[in-house]
Amino acid sequence: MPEAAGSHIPAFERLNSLPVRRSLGQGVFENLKRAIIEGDLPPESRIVESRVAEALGISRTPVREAIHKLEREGLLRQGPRGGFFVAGLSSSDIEETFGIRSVLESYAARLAALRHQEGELRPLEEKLEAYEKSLKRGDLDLLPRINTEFHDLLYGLSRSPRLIKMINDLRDHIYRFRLVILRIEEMARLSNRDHRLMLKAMRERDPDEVERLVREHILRGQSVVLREFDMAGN
Amino acid sequence: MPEAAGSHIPAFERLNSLPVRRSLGQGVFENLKRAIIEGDLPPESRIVESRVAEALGISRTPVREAIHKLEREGLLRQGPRGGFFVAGLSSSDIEETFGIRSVLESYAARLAALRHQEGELRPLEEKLEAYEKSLKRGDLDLLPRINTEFHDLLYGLSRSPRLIKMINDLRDHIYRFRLVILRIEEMARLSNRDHRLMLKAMRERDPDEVERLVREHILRGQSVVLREFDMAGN
DNA sequence: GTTCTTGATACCGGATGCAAGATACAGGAT
DNA sequence: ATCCTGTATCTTGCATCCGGTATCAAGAAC
Repeated sequence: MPEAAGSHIPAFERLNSLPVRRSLGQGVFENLKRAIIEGDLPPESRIVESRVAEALGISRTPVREAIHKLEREGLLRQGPRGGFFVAGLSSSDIEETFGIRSVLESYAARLAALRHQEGELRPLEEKLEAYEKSLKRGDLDLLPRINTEFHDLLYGLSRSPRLIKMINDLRDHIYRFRLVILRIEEMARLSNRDHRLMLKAMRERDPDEVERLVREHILRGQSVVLREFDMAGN
Repeated sequence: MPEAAGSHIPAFERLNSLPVRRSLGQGVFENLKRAIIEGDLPPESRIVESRVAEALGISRTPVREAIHKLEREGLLRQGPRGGFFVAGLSSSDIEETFGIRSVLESYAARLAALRHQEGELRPLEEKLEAYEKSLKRGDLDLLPRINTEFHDLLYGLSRSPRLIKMINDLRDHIYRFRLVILRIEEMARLSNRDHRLMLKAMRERDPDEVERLVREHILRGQSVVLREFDMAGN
């Protein structure tokens, strides 16, 4: 909400910049989630309520909330003797997740091709230009972020919020592994070519072509990640 | 541990048949979930921790656990002023969910066609025969259950547990609405024909055909449900 | 020396207590 | 009559407490 209700009343303007009143539990949830998907909490490491609570200077209650939510989301598993652990990913987990992404995201792209409206492709073009600029400069670190934003914009045009949420949840699970794809400059260039082709097919409203492009785009990512993963001795 | 420590000591044998020690919170979660997806708790009705706790004769703590998990799962939403409500479904929610199901389940079926092994189609055949027997008898009430079991068996052959879980979660969301499909005898017969064709294509390991059949099968369900839903004045 | 028992400790699930914010309502001012 | 406002109640979020169980280690029994 960029234009909040009272934003034009000078005396109250500052109130809008106050931190949003979020529950402690929600904060813990988001923090833990970030820590897990970014790899700060390595797989198989144990999560102990009281430790987390103590570290954050709060009670166990909100920590429990967060842990249970993360368990439902599949980022934590409870060991056979109780106790929660960060869920690790096997090679087949990764393969499975990329496979599911390939059908969900290609479907979202198909819907986007059918449903996008006048002018909505402009932000995609801009993102693409930003990507190419970074690529030319050798700023490979920026690419994952821009890449994700491009795909978010694309899927956003599907106007299917549940689908988008599912896609995002899946991406969170394998966030760490997606990073390696664009660190290979050859892949970064291939990605860019794919994006150009997607945009072209979007303009021509060719759902079959867009669907095919996204599917192959993701499956290429899958093979890169699996190769890296297996080489790392997993 | 299928062979518990004292299972051969007669005096303690009965202890092993005690209900599996499940956490209260998990039980509440499952109960509430059932109540929601079966419509016992109508959409938009408010869920109050203390009420639920009192009704079940337990404290608020496990109820909170359950509520928060249900919220993450999308079956509850919190109102703007706090407080939890049963999430209602709009026409577009239903449309969206069936669309996502069509791609996920057809993908699962494709994998099943590629991966099933010797003799694994037998349970599917039996389920199909049970379905036809009930259909001939006019036992329409039995059909949804048998139908679900058939699809579960089919997708199980995909050997993709995450995919299966996602499919089940989606089905839970629209459980109430799926019921109407098979109450129409014409649809029940069409369904049966679809299942026969799927089984045939599975035997021939024709993934494209299986995928196509499942997709159209689900989209037909979608149109039936949407028609009923809109007629009911939603 | 090996195994069994037993006690200490850590941790989780559940219950309860308490405070802050929201809601509803009643009474009073305009 | 309508709108404001103050109060009582309800509900949630967080903290704390309690009991049960699993883990581990040290000591006892064989």
